Amino acid sequence: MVDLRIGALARAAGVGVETVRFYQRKGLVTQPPRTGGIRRYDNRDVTRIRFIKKAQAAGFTLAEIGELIALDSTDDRARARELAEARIEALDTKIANLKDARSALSKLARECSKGRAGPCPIIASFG
Amino acid sequence: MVDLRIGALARAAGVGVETVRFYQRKGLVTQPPRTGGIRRYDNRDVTRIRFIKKAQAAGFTLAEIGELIALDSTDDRARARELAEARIEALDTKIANLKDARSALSKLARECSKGRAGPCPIIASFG
DNA sequence: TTAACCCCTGTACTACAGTACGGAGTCAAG
DNA sequence: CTTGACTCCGTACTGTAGTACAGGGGTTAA
Repeated sequence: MVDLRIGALARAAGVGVETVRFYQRKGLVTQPPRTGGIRRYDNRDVTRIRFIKKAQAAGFTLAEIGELIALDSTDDRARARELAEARIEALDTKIANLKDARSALSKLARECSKGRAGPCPIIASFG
Repeated sequence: MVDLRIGALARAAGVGVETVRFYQRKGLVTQPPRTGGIRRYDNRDVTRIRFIKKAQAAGFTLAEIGELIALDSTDDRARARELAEARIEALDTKIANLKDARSALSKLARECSKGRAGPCPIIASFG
């Protein structure tokens, strides 16, 4: 159980000190014990922050992440599943959209290289 | 060349009136002619706004979209390609991340359904 | 003992992309 | 000729996720 102050925690988790404080205010990171006013974190807090970052990458908002964290120490499996499944669906839609966008862009890149004069049809490529 | 006022344009493009005005201020939609102070749009403006929405879905910011639009009536093919390619790369990374997130979530959904008691390991599922 | 760091709180500011609103003007129908 | 729907402009506000101070205090090493 390493003992970390906010700066070391932030470095270990790959975020800024202000971000940790911000998460604290939002209740996403629990208030740790203090010695002389100074917060003492441990490696569970590092895991927590890394989790927040991953969940964010999955498209959860901080509010939803707060709910996931609360759920983690609960046995409301149904709710956790529900959130996960809703997110999977949203993710599938998003992935499909991004793939469409990708193919529009690669069409655009192709069109903009082949001819050698005139404008390339940027707006039209996004059909 | 249908003639549309801002409300009809917004409906046709699937955005709000205030959004059209906002795009106008940003220069993303060109200032149309007016009759008695009222802006008269046509279907090219509908296309334009739809393009903005699609480009946004591809992850371009409004500032980049502004650049794309400017480029559309230019023959700077190199710059257009450059933007497209940078975006494709970003998109590939993002798609990969979303896929990872998706599999973490489906693992989570599985874990949260199989056992019948105790908490499901939400935080741990995002490993 | 003084500088260099780190920490505390609280407030304010940023970027992005809208969204809302007040007060005035326009326009077609009844 | 008034009503209702729509439009104009400008400014202000919203939400999301931070990021940046200001003004204070504690600890440590030269």
